[in-house]
Amino acid sequence: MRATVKDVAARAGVSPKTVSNVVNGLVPVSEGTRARVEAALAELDYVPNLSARGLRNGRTGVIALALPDLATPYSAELAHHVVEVAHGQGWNVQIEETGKDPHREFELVSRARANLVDGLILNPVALDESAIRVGGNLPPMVLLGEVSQQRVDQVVVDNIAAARDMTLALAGGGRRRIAVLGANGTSRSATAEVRTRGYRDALARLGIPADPALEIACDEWTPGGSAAALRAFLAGHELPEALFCFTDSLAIGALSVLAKAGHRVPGDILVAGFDDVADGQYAVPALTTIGVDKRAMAQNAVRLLTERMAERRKGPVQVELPYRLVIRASTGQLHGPVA
Amino acid sequence: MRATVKDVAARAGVSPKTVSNVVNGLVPVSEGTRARVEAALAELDYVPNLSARGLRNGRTGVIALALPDLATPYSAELAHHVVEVAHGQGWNVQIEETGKDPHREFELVSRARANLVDGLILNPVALDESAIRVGGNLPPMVLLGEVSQQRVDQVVVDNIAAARDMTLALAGGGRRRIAVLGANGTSRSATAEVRTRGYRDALARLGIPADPALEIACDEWTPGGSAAALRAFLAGHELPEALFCFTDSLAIGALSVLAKAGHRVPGDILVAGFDDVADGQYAVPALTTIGVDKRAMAQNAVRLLTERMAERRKGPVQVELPYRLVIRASTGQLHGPVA
DNA sequence: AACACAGATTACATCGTTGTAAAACGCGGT
DNA sequence: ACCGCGTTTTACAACGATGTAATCTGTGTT
Repeated sequence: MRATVKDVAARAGVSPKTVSNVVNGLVPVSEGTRARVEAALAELDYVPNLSARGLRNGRTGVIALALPDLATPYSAELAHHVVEVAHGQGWNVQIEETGKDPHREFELVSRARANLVDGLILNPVALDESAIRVGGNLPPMVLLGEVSQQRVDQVVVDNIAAARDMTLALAGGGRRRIAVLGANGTSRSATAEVRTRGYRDALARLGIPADPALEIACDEWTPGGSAAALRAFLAGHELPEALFCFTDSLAIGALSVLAKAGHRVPGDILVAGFDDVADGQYAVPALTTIGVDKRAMAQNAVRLLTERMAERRKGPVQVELPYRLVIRASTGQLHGPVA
Repeated sequence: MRATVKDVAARAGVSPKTVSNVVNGLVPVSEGTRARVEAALAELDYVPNLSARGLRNGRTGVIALALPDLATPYSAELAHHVVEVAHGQGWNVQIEETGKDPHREFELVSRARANLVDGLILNPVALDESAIRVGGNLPPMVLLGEVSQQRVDQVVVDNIAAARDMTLALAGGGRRRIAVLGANGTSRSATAEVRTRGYRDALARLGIPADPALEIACDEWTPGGSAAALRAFLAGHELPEALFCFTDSLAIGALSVLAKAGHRVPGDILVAGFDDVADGQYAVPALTTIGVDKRAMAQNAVRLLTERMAERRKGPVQVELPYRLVIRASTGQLHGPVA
């Protein structure tokens, strides 16, 4: 059986509360008793019961991180940073996968309220309104990503502007047939939506008529889904001059299909991604993409969340992180967005 | 303030215990009271306090998953499956990163008992002896991977045989200069060790003298680390006939370097990986690799762990999963291991 | 009408920790 | 010796849920 404060107290010849005081270090304890208690703690290999502690003071020391799909490199890198940052501050992280099912996001918010977690970092997919619609008291939470939502704290990146800049860059040198890969088909991903909007913005600015056929839908944001979607597209359409994939994973699938079909990148077609995941840098050819400092994202998310949990703040806060165009071989030489 | 069983009980005109009975459904409750209680539950939007429940019955419903580095595609895919399987059975998953620091593994095993966690799935790096040496009572735990360890439950894959088979396959057609990438340098990764052993076994079987120069060390198992290590190697050595990378991530870095250096794969050199991660399939060229059913791995790990937690079993159990050679374009046509 | 009996409901205690408030202690000053 | 004051330590209760065992129903039997 595990030792409790009571056992330690008995062994050290003090009261349970004194043991608690030694463990927590908030209340002063005299030198002598502290030594005795610490010896007892070590001898009995005492480990505090966090359930009891959580019950007593209402906080568990655990935060939840909810992502669509942990197997996606982007999510994985983000999770890695969040876990690292949170651990550094003494928090434990519980992972939840929302699997693109908006209903699960909703469910999570109540899970958070079950006090198993003190707060929630949510990378939403389609929760334009789902999770947030919850009535009165939301748990402390931080939204991650592109969705703009007024009622909660969030760390955002201007996806519209980023997609616009990328499209403009791809259009350099007079290219006009620019396709995107990852547009919304049957599902409604908020990410796909904003990136599509940025793409259209750019076309409008360039005076290029939007061609719906060039917005290649792909609901499954994996290399496999991407490959299938692109193969289907190529079977019925001429090769575009540039292909802007809404994530690096999609781009990696696309590169694979293009290579097998004998199209040269960037000779025959430019390819760009979004997210700047590690594998993109080592793709063949290396992938041009939109980069965001994921470590900073994690740091800000954890900071906002801890501040919120400490109730150090009233109104919701929004932190906007910069993005940057990362030009690599898959587009050849490109110049920044056209003015 | 959040509603408790007490509040619900008052509203429904019953005792707290009856509310608990309705919520848990284990003790029969009459039709009428059940309806009344359920109405009260809904009206007050009752959510059970899991800390209290955990304190009372000693279990939290959370298991920990400890991995070296979540950002690695292999770890990410594995985590994805574990989370999905565990969720399917009503468990929550807490992620821990051991960051290749064996001391953290050790710490986890002891702290597991504190961390609001009922059990632990551990993907060890170098814990040949570290974590397991712990004195008396280990928490319920399952080891994942290649390390063979007698005292705990584990899900293993015969990495020595897999590496041997891959090396033999690469040696088909009379190739003799076969290098590996990912050997142990300063760190001592158990994974690197067993895969190196399999490689050497194969060479011995083929009568090829082992050449230490062809065991390219690389302590950082990322595409970046791999690229750096391979570049350094190529600066001083002739191109080998085949390159067996100890993970797909390493192979992806290698492919990138080879492509930039103008070496054709598989024309000038065969390249193979290990793990069969999603991106490997879409690498250019697609990566030959060792595949393991990660979903099965997760299922077995969770099953062993839940059985262990339920104390349905006494002695430790070992489940061995099969692997398979996945031949893709990066090695051209290969034939199974030479007899 | 009295009684046994199964099923539903309840009071109570408990899990381990810690905040509160009260008690014990030590020590210098008169 | 006694008082007062600041510092340590203690007893007690409470956090919320639930197992245990006792109590209360209502039905069917003699």
